[in-house]
Amino acid sequence: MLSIGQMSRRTGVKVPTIRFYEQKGLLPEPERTAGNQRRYGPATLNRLAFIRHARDLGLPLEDVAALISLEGAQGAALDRAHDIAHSQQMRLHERIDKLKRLERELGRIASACDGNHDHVCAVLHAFGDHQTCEGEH
Amino acid sequence: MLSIGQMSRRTGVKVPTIRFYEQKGLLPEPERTAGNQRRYGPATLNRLAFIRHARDLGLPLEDVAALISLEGAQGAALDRAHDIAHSQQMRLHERIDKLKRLERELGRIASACDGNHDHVCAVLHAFGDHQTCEGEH
DNA sequence: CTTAATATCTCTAGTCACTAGAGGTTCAAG
DNA sequence: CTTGAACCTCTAGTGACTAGAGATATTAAG
Repeated sequence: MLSIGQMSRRTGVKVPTIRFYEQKGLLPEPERTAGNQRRYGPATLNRLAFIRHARDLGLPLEDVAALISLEGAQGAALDRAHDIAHSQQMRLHERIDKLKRLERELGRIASACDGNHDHVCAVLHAFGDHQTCEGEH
Repeated sequence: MLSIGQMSRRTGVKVPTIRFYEQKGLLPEPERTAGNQRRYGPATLNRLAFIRHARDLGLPLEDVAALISLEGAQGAALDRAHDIAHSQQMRLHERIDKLKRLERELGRIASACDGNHDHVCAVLHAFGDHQTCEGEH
């Protein structure tokens, strides 16, 4: 039986966040000691690790909840799990692409200022001036 | 003189967001018509485009505000603008790296399920099982 | 000039995923 | 048995908006 602090240390999820997940229904209500403190079994530890992992991968809590509800499901219902993973992968890919474009532009802006500090800095101008961007956003 | 809707159409910033920026002090309080509606001049249009652009690049509003306050600054003060652009570029680069790692892993998870729908889907397991990840996160 | 459609106004509250703090109680080690 | 860390509940705050209610303004057509 693990205390909430031990759960936190083992999964890297902060204590208030664990309580928050419980409140949101992502974790079951745990047993309590005589003094009202939470005590968790290994199943809940696993589930918390699952949530952590899925969150790290960028899934919103809603999707995590959907995935949890599929626990023990079979057959066609499992297509949902596959869909979630797949659509998240595509979302991620788009975001990466967009961020890469922005990175290039930021590099351009940052270096616009190097060397000539005497006059008006180009950074301020470059942020405002969309014309000079390479791509669109 | 532009209405708030025209400002919105020209910059792509939604109407309520423009009011929100004004409330946060990022945009000056505009003139008003006799009927209390906002009317903007070209300077505010430029500033809104600046904010939009900087936000697109991932700068938090706090940094945008800092940049705005540098308008018309000279000399050493401009190093701040450069710093902001530069540190944002580095933040961005880290995020891209992390997202790329996650993308690889998601791909692995999503494809774990392809083909064999008969039994328990691997997606559910893979999300919970950190062991099988290639990298750390 | 009137009417109708659209745009705008203020204000409050909701979103997501937490995080912080107050003020109090319980547990585990020495 | 005492102390100090960990725990409890509850409320409110974060960032960057977004949504809705209910009222008023503006604009184009007839």
